[in-house]
Amino acid sequence: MTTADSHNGRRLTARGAKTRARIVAAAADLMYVKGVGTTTLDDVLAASGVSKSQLYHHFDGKDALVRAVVDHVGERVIERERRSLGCVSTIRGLRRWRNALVQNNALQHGAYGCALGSLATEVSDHDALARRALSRLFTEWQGLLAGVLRRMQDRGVLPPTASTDQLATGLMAALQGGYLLAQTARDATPMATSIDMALAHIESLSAG
Amino acid sequence: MTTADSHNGRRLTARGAKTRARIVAAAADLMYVKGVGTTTLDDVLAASGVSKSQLYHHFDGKDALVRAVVDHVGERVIERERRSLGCVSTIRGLRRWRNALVQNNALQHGAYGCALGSLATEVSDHDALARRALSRLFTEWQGLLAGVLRRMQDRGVLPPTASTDQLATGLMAALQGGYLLAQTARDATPMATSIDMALAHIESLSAG
DNA sequence: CAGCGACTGGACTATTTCGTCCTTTTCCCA
DNA sequence: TGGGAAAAGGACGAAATAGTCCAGTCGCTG
Repeated sequence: MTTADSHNGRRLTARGAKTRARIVAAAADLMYVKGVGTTTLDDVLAASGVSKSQLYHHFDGKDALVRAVVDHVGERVIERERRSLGCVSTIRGLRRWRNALVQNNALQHGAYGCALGSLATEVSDHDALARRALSRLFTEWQGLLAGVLRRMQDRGVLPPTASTDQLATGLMAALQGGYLLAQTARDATPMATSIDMALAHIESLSAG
Repeated sequence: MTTADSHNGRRLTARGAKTRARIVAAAADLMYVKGVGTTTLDDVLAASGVSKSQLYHHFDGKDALVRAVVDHVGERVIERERRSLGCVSTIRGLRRWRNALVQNNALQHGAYGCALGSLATEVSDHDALARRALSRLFTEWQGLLAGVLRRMQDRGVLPPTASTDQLATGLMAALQGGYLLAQTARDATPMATSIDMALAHIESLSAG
């Protein structure tokens, strides 16, 4: 957690923390749907039902809010992926992981893309701090995938010569690129196709 | 070309076309570096050295300008890729194509990502027309990749059972996902890794 | 070469949006 | 239970940004 209890060493009551969380949650939802740039502070206030002074009480400005949003959705995504991937050690398990993501994406017909990926493209070239946070989050997410591949290695289903880190990078890129194509096509199919290709490659290493 | 000679069926002289092109080129450059949302019309005017009335003379508003930018960078990218991929029919050729893209991305340390991909995430959920144009462009780009794979099939270096369309989708997703990771990490390495994995998979099909 | 329409310049308005300020209410703790 | 600090509400100002308007210039075409 990069953001401390409050933004200026102020004391924070339970009520204040709740309000702060409500602001961040509303901002995260809006920025996911509308994009970071087109989401105004007034939008966030209306959606969260708090007033402007509260927002500036908890955050120094929009940039600080965006960084809090990055932390928030990052935590959510990592937690979800940890649950999905934490104990997986088979190709079948990766396939189930794939199915969950694809089905979820198909529900919204590919719209909005990956919560973390969309944030990354919108923010990376504009806010160095947020970019570094996102970079760490992607690294952590890739680490979870690499963990799966290492466990597959330990089970002997993947040869020890395979570079699990590089495979994890490729799998993550396939996922993110798939999200992007699905978002543009408004159809989850290309995302399914791209992950399938990455998984097929991993599987082909097993057979070898 | 979706945009006709002018935006309202008006006649267009050589001078007018030149001004229009200058506006679009400046807007494309700015939006690539600063992002679509944070690029203001005043920015475009200052960079292109034209006045506001000229912009509104040639475009109905910012949305129309963005669509023109999409067409413009789309045309540039497709033309570049057509030159790069049009005659490729070997794995070695694909590797050269990869090297050019990676080196170019490394020059800017991963920043800004893919000109088309960044545009796509920023615009897809906000402007249906622009989204469809981008979707068509990605399809065309993928078609060029599929063409390479088909020629490889014709040469017998790729088995006829391989689905060239699906492989092209996977390769495009690896490229776009790689751009995204590189942009977030400010390092072209993950992009190289992800394309390499996709190419390795294609190559492994040849060996089979 | 004359006239009409495309083209250009820049001032002007309306609106949005960020950020500030001050008052009132609520909550914690002695 | 009362004092003080945090929290909440909302009006207000300043700046940026989209979009309008009109007067003047340039260039094609009859």
